[in-house]
Amino acid sequence: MQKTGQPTINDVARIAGVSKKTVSRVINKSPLLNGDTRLRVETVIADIGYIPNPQARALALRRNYLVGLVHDNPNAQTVMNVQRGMLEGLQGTEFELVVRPLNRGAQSMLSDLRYFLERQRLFGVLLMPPISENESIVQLCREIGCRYVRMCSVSLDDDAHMVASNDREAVRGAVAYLIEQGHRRIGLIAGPQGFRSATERRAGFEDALREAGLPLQRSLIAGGDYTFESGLVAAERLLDLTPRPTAIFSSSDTMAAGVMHAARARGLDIPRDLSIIGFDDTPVAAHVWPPLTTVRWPTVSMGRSAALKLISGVGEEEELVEEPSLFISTLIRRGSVAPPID
Amino acid sequence: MQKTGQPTINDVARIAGVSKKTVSRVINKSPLLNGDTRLRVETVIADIGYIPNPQARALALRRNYLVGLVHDNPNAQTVMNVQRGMLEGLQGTEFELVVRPLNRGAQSMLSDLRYFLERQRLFGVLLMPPISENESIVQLCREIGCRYVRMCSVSLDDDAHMVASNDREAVRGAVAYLIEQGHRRIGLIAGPQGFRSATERRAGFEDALREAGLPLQRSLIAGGDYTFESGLVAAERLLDLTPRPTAIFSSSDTMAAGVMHAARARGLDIPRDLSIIGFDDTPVAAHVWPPLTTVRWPTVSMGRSAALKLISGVGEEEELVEEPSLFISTLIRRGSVAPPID
DNA sequence: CCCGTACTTGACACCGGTTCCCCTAAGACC
DNA sequence: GGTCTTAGGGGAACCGGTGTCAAGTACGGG
Repeated sequence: MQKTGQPTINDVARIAGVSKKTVSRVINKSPLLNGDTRLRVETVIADIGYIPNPQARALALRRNYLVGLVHDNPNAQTVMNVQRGMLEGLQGTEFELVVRPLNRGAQSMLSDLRYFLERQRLFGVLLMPPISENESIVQLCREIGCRYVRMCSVSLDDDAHMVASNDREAVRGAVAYLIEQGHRRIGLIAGPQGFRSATERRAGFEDALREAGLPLQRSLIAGGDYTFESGLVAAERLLDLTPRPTAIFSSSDTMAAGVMHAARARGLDIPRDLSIIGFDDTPVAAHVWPPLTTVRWPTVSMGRSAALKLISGVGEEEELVEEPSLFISTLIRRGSVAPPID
Repeated sequence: MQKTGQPTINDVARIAGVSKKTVSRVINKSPLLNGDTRLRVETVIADIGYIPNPQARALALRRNYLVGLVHDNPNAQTVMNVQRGMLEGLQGTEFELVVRPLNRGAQSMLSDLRYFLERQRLFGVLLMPPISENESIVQLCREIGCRYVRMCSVSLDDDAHMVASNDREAVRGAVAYLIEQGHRRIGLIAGPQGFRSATERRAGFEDALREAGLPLQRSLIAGGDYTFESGLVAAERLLDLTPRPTAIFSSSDTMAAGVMHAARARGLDIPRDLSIIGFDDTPVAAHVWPPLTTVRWPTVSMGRSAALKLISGVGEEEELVEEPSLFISTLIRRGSVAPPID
């Protein structure tokens, strides 16, 4: 009778001898239902292998069981980690994940996103940096009534809408470690202008110097944009200085790899002649030589937590575990740091 | 009147003074329509900013404007590249991308996938390796009537359902290059058992030796599973051999990074004491030191082409550009190969 | 024994599109 | 001028779920 082999709610209702509505109640675990009827319907559902049609439900509910990951982040590994975390969080639920990259800085970004959110009627979205810092996007989500969680290097919102990491403190600790090792001339390769993560990490760097009573020299600070090439170029500038810095903190691992290349091109040995610390702990950090000491940014956990926050309160029976909102980035000590040989 | 601000097809019909059906015809570009009416309806659509509801359409059509990427591939960068390619291909269409990772080798993989495909009524899916080699999954797609394209290291199917790369030939060329440089004892780090890519790449390796009239020594072939650690372990075994191989072809970049670590731990200089070629050309290849000579696997292009194949024939007016089905992997010469110093 | 109450359940309309089938009017043909 | 053909467009049902509201049932209290 059905063109598609898929049984529908009508089939279940007919076979079980109840109304559609009753079947609907069973599916949605409505409490006001006779245990007897429920059992009968459940049996039929299991028997014929009925699966509710998500499109029909989305239409009736005016809401989709779809969670989105929206980003304009160029770091594939980071995006992938967050995505993996979200998928872990969504595991076992009826939610699916949709990924939506946006063109960084495009004029049409906001309208693209609006179109996407309105069309798909997403249940919720995770806003990844740097897009998460864009207040007008948050405003858009509120206006449309789409749940959102922002991922950021510092808390910008209330806990229900944030998964934040403690970048500033983490970087402070990393740089303090360099100072502890005896370094006094420490270079910074900062992230791009206008990025919250860049600001926070830079602030952490400055905190550490201040704490140690070290002067803050502008010449020791170079700008990058988180890419390998920018790290290489920035490092060349720092390594041209006299006296040369004995250590460099790079605001991303990828840039740190660029620093390594710049150092090698000058015949410098790492870590003997130059200590390096990165940020992110993407796989490249463990794969370069020497293995990079870096700050682990817990992107997978943040993605998982964000996903759980987004869908919290849906399966009502399950206890609402309070998801953490602050994630601690920790220093991973590998082989790229040593005391200076001054 | 509407609870949500979204205008519906009814609003358009009412304002334009036509029936729903006529509006539907305009949206779907039906040819049997008076140019006058069409214009009027189009004006109203533009005026009130009407966007057809994809859920309603999916329900009526029994088909979703959703394209899936299904994989059980552990290499984040590769997945990300394919995903990026697909998004490029889907750019400007009304299709969205859904990503669905599957647990490698899980007992429930097939039923998980069936559940996913039936529920979401995907328009089509791209099957990434190694999952694409699983015939029962292809069978499932056919049975459900879900379009599919397989991505693989060799063509297993007709062109409409494949994007294939020429791994065997590419590896043959890479190894021939090593031989040309003077290498005679060349080690292979193969991929995991049962993977088509592993088989193809190994076959290419053997082709090159045979062509050059070099003996095929089993001791020079070590097994890996594409991970860094497995590459490191496999390389240790090869480097323990006497005489030591002067070059190693690794079936993945990540394993090649492991090879580099193993070589360094023995005080070997790359490329003076050991030449290395990898496969994939993921970012790590360019970031390690020395930059890794590797085979570029055109994953982004493959993803784009696959997406276009999946949705081909939908927007009927646009000319059907024939998408390529075979992608050529090319050798990228960087700094990890040199003549042996024998 | 009657009635109010709480608990179950069903009928029906609706979400926003699409398809099937039919009607109407204009033009073609004899 | 009448009939046939054809194109344009409308009505109603349908896709498969959900909300609202009211009806039916069992139970306890007065």
